[in-house]
Amino acid sequence: MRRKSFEAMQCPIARTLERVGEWWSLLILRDAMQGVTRFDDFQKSLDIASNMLARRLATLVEAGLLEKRLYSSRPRRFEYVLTDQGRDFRPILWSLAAWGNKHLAPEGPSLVIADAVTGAWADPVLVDRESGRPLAAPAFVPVAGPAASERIRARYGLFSAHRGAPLVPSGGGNGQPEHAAS
Amino acid sequence: MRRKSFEAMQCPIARTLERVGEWWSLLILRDAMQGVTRFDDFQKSLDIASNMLARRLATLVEAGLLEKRLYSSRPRRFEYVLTDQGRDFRPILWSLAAWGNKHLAPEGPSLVIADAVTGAWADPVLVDRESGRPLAAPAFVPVAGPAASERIRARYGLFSAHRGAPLVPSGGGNGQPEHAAS
DNA sequence: CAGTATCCTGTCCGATACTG
DNA sequence: CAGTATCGGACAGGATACTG
Repeated sequence: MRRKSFEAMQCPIARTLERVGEWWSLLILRDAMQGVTRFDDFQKSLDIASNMLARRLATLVEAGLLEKRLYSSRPRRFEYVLTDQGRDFRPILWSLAAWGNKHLAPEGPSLVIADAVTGAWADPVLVDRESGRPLAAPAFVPVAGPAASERIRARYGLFSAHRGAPLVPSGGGNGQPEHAAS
Repeated sequence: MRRKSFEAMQCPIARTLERVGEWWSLLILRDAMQGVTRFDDFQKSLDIASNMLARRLATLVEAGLLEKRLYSSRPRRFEYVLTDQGRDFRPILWSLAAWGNKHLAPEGPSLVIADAVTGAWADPVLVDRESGRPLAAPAFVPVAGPAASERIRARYGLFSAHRGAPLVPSGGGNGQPEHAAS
């Protein structure tokens, strides 16, 4: 991506997109989660041009989401398996799927997350691990972390220098606009 | 995106990417969540070329994630506010942020999700709304939904025609490979 | 089966200039 | 302030051919 080098590099969202922002990358990861490991299987599953697949796989390997592993040396063959980093991407994919099911599937979902034993469909929600409370506004807000740049601090408040610090979001950037803007 | 029309259109992940797959789109949504609504504010915040911003905003409006609203008619001015659909994107953005914080921020997070009152950092996990169980493999698996195509059914098992149907994932595509592949 | 090499097209994105 | 118009570069993605 050319898009300059980027203010946004500071933002963890932007950084993540930097790694997997390409369209195919996420679909490759999706298949990898399903246990696909071989070049040919990816290609058949995705119906992607072989050169593109090679490029995306290389990118994902370089980004540390996949690991290229020799599984046969007589004819030299590699497989591509998820790293821990890659496996951690699962909730993102499932969140995307949940959103798609909710908003883009009037005919009903074509892919759901289900309990592997009972088969009951899950309803994905993002919560805080400790308290179990849903991560929704306005109860939760994004705030600048310790490594934040000036720019991010300006936009996301200044009160979270460390875990547990009290937070009064009405300070820095635009806390809860809708009125007092510009 | 040219990428043909797509087998993947069936997949809710691919469909979602179809809407917001462009790099800037997610960053625009990120800012919109923070309360940014005006063209100029987006531009300053993102440091994006104005023509690109206009295009991305138009795309997001068309996709139904943002709503273009006239807020002044003397000089004709619009603001861009999140729709419900757009607001629903929050967990995805926060999941991306969580991943970035975990894997791409050795110096510590620059953006965290915090309790708006106490300031305590949240640790985002995706769980099932009803049971509260973390949505992780292998307890949960993606399965074909009622609207699934043949292709998806082949890949994701055939046992979830309706909510609560028992699921034995070792049937259709590649249930739990690692060995019995190709 | 698992790719590499080459060429082409579309478009994302950036830069700049211009308008009410 | 809120955009539109136009231009050019870089690269994602596609098609095809070729290798061990």
